[in-house]
Amino acid sequence: MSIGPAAAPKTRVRRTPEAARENILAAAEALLVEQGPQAIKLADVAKAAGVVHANVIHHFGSIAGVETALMERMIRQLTDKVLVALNQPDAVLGVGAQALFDAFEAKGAARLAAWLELTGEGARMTLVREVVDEIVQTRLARDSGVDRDAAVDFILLNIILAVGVGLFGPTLSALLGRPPERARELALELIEGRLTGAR
Amino acid sequence: MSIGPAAAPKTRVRRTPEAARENILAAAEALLVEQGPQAIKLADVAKAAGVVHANVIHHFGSIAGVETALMERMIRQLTDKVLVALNQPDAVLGVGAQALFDAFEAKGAARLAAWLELTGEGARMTLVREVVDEIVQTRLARDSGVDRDAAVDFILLNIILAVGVGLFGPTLSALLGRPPERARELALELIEGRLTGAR
DNA sequence: AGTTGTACTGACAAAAATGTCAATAGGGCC
DNA sequence: GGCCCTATTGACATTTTTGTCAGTACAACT
Repeated sequence: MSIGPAAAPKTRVRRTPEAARENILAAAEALLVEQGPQAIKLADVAKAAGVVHANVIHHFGSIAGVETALMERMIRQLTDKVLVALNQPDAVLGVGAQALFDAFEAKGAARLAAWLELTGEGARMTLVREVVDEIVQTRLARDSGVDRDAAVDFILLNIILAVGVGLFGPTLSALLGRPPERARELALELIEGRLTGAR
Repeated sequence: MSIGPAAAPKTRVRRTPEAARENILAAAEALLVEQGPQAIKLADVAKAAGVVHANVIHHFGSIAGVETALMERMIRQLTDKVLVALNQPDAVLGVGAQALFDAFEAKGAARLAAWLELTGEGARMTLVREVVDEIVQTRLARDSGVDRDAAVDFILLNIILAVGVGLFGPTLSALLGRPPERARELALELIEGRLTGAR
């Protein structure tokens, strides 16, 4: 069909292996967050990343490889975020709870959790456990008045509520005729209320 | 390979269309709850239902047909459950909240919600909205002291917390070294605390 | 410039999942 | 009994998704 001069030599983007993996995982993450786990197909991830699907296989071996790498990456990002927020020297209990809530309420984090739970990979969140342990340790060392179990209980509730809001907050709020941020506001009130010793 | 007498005439189970659909949807629901949305494949649903996959197509037209029928069925079951629990004449506000919480905390309901949200079908929960509206109406008629928005706010929080517990309660509790029911207990305490006018 | 390692690609192959169709058989009805 | 309707099935066909492989092009090193 083509007549003109010889086809131009094809120019390629050549990344370092790390950059290539990063690029692909970022594309996969976007798909996960925007369209759900079902959308993580070889061809779609490749197209979103701007490469050919054989290239995805080259870097991850298989689609399952992409999935587990993505899980690990997102879990690491989440724990990093939590640790950074909590290690700020002025992080008193209340502020720390906010940070924890914020981290888990983020859309990506919430959907990661749902993904892990629905696919039976919930055990993969061990890293989160370590972070929580670290938080508790810090708290106990700083403020000897708190009981360890109570602290863990509080964090447990905090995380569940945060993920619930991150997952369903906007949709459910809208469904019930309230502004999209309403669920978040209410949840924070609830957390703070409990914190300030409401009972 | 076989030698003996001629093969026995194949006996079939022949159901009414309604029973056949019901049978298939029940199998699909079990798959959804136990293995997640990814497990809803034509062949797997058929095997679990004890029929051939062509039969599934016959009754639902396509796999997408099975999915939407399952969504509708589960939503209907959920709303029915809520309504029944709430229409008991002695359902005061506290008991009603318990019933609401229980309905949404059930594993199937929680996973249904996650499924709908992740696949972008969150809008399908309109039926839930109608139920909530009905609840609010009833409440307002019975107890003129409550403000409509406050009631909706409370229900919103209640549902999100319940679904969060239903989805992540057992896994997260175990992950943090607590008994599997711990998250549920804490959440109920929280709900009750708010109910009894903690703030 | 030549050599080398490997990220990258296109084309092909295999597997998995979905859908089509003619034929079979169960159950109600005459 | 014979007839009709259709739920059910097995075999085939199509589409989607995943994976293989030989060759190409980019960058680093000599």
